[in-house]
Amino acid sequence: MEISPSPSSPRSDHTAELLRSRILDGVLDPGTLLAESAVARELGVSRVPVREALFALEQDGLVAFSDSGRAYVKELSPFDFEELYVLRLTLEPVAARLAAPALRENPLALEANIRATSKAPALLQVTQLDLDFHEIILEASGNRRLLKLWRSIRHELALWLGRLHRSKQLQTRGTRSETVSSHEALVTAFKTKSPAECERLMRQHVLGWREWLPTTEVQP
Amino acid sequence: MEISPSPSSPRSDHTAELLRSRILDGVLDPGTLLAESAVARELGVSRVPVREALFALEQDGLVAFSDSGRAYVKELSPFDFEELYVLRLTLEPVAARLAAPALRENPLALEANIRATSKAPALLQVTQLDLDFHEIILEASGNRRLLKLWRSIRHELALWLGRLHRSKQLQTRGTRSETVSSHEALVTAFKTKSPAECERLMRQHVLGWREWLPTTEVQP
DNA sequence: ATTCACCAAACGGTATACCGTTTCAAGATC
DNA sequence: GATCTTGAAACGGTATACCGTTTGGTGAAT
Repeated sequence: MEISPSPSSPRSDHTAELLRSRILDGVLDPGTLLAESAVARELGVSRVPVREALFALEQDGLVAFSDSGRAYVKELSPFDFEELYVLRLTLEPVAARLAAPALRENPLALEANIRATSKAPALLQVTQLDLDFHEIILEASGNRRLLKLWRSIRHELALWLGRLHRSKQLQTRGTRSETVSSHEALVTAFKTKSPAECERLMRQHVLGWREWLPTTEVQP
Repeated sequence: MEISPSPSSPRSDHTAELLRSRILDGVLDPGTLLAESAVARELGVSRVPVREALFALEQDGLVAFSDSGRAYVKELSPFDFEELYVLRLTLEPVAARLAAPALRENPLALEANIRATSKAPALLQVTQLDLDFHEIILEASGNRRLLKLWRSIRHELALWLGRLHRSKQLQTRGTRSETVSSHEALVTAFKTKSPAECERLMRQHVLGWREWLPTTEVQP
């Protein structure tokens, strides 16, 4: 029996994709009601695929449901961010350790990502490529459930970072070069160090990433 | 705006509940096709709530979809179990550290769980209460996303353990007393030790739990 | 006996329709 | 002016129906 993690659904996939980008791009403000009927009318599809798309987006953490079953664009608080940060700090070092053997064999994807980052025109692309870099590591970990967890966290992080960026609360100075050099250090570690050392370095990397962001002054 | 993690859906919730128990109880064998029409007909509801229930069960890891969109009762391999084990080993020690302050204040739920475990009549109840014990800790961690992750992992673990139990591959001797004493040790730690020490002990606990299970001889 | 072509039944994706509930604002009451 | 009432519109939950695709077996061809 062939198994894939989810069914292929052109309409609902397309709907989810479109809503996802609108949410991440900030076209839809936090708290906006996503009524099935309205979205369906606008996109020219029925409510059924919209409904499925909303469920998918809930899983991504981009949408939340009220008690009455209404879907809203998710509002993220500093408290939410701290939760996400704890998860990163927990999962990513382990992923780095698991991925180390595979990445030692083939670090090409990581290196290509670094080259792309060094040429990225804008801060938003850098943060996007930064998340891509980490996703490559999660993929290389070989743990499908770990990767799935990362993806759901990633969407929420992208949402958080996008909102910070739009409200001009992300510091720009040196971001690209800092990102590139610290990613280069990680790649070197993958190629030459032990998995345990890679784990330790990844932990430091995530800790350092946290320092870049505006303080949220919330106890995790 | 009041937000809850998921919409309340009597029909679809009930359907999911029923299918979940049938899968966990082994009434439905791994690989069994769960056709929307058939399930709907049997339960006397329409396909819509069944569809939603199947999506929910996929998130629990109890159901997988084929490329053509058909839902099947999930088949778990030793490889899957290793993935789950790695996640436990990663998440639970962190949860223990985060939960330590709250559990030091109020360990009543844990202690009640231990009393119930010591009176549990059968092995299957013991393993169920064991998972409950850990879920209490995850709840006390205060990290909602961490708890959500644990719940999805928990369902898959329960599925795995249930299948082992039915195929008589779980050792029974001493399970209850071992579980009780090791949980008691954890509660003592929560009441008297530092969060960091609780984290370390939880890690040992999960490592020890792994030893109880039949070896799967698969590299994680 | 094996493989291939074919077809009918079954299934999933989606559209539409119905119904009870929730929502929210206009109007009534204090 | 603030609060409560109320009713129409909007919304979500669900049932039913239509359609193209997948599936699994039957019979033909080799």
